[in-house]
Amino acid sequence: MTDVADTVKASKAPAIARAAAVLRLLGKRGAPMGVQAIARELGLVPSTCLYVLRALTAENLVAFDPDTKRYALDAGVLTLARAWLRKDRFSDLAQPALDRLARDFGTTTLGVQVFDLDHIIVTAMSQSGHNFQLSTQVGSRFPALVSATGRCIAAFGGHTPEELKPRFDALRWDDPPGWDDWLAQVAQARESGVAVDDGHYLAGVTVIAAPVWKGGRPSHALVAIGIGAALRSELPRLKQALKGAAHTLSDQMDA
Amino acid sequence: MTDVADTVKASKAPAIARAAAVLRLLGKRGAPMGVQAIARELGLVPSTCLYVLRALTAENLVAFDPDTKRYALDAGVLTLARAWLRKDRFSDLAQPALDRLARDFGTTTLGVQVFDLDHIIVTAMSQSGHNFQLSTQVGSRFPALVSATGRCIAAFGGHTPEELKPRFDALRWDDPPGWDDWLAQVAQARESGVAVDDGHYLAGVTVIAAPVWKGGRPSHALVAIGIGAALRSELPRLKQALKGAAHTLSDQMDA
DNA sequence: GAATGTTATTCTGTATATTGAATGACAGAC
DNA sequence: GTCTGTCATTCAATATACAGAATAACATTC
Repeated sequence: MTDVADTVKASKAPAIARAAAVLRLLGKRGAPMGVQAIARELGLVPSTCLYVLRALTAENLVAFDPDTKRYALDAGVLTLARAWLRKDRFSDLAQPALDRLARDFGTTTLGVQVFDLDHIIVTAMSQSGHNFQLSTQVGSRFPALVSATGRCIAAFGGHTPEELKPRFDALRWDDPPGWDDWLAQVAQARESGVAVDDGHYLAGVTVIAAPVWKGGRPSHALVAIGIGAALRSELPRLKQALKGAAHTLSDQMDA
Repeated sequence: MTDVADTVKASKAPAIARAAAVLRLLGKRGAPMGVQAIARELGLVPSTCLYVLRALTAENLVAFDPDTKRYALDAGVLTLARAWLRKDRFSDLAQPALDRLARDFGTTTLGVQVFDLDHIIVTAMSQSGHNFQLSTQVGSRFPALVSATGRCIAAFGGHTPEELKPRFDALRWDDPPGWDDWLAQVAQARESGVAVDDGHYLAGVTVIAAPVWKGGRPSHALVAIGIGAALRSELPRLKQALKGAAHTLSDQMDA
């Protein structure tokens, strides 16, 4: 977690990198933290850390408890998130398709945004009301190469195997596929336009992902998640439907 | 909007104040903006603004479109918001009560957090499924003194009339109450423990608010919103229920 | 096609944000 | 009560982030 130092050095506005790191740390911990604890964790100088926290407090992004002298995330972050959700075209465009897919196939469906090889973020979701649903939350972050989405990104992202290998090795699966097997699955995803993870990421759970293109790059993806056994017979139809939805969405995104 | 300059000067980490201002501006606009437009709006030097934007881009808080050279909010803000929602005790504790009230009385109910005399933020919400619902969004910001919540804060916040008057004058209502009338309503809220806004803030809409106490201060409030005419007969019961829910919540918050 | 208004971006000296040590405040141990 | 560890906070020196001018890139207008 000391790559914070790198990001700070590289920037012409290091205070911002520090601030973001602090916010993320506070978010990750959940519990309120003291100045020193934060500074230690992020490799910051305590005094600098204090000034960062004070600035963030002034912006209502972190809350300060004068009694315990502890800092925690505050509700200002919500305001920003709401503003973003309001203007993000992908969420709006994807939601109807996600709802339809979730209803028709009884799966949980997600819309995700791809940032880079290290993370993707869930930005839209729909759950089928009936039967047990597999739950995630909007805003969740995942490593980009994991599960079906990972195969999508590997297939269409235009990255070299040298870039992919170390990150692939760092992933955590219930049932990790071998590198060569995985490459074969990636190749298959590239051909068919849809990627499938059959119980590797989560045992017994099948994940299907189709890329959404924007400006010639796979910037987002549609994902369907269901119990493997229950999905088996429907799988071809679901793959087709997901691919179709992703395709029309790609057209809309570039318009 | 040039109070940004003040906030910047006052801080020992001015870049953070600038960054927050940029994020808020981008959120407010919704549409992507160019470096210069942002700088002009906030009274920043273009070059500085550029560095701020680059730093924020590196943190995935703003997105940069290389073709149009425009900047917009990015999904990183969502991750922070989710982390905050996860650990905010008030939202968790309030949600069941809000759901129950919304169901029993057919109203929209909100949980809000009070920051200061200038803003409160909606952090939890429940809508009654049946009939037309009055809609707000989680993360919305309002001036603190408006509507029923405003009377709560005025009644219990321990502010002097001198502090209140100028802010009261700046409020926007559908049917603005006079200062003396308003003070009388505030006094009544103080006595009864519940504040009511009967069509002043929004014509035809009744808003009821009860304070939630934490550490001896009204830090949050529960709010119910309904069509005035439809609510009339239920009003006493609703006031009682809201007051009760706020009371038990206050106990839980301090625990 | 030259001119003029934009824009984003690079460059450099200086005001200042950051640092690391020093101070003060507090709690628990003995 | 004194000591010892940890905490937040202040302070003065300096490395550096920032303001402002200069440049480059790009439309739009004449």
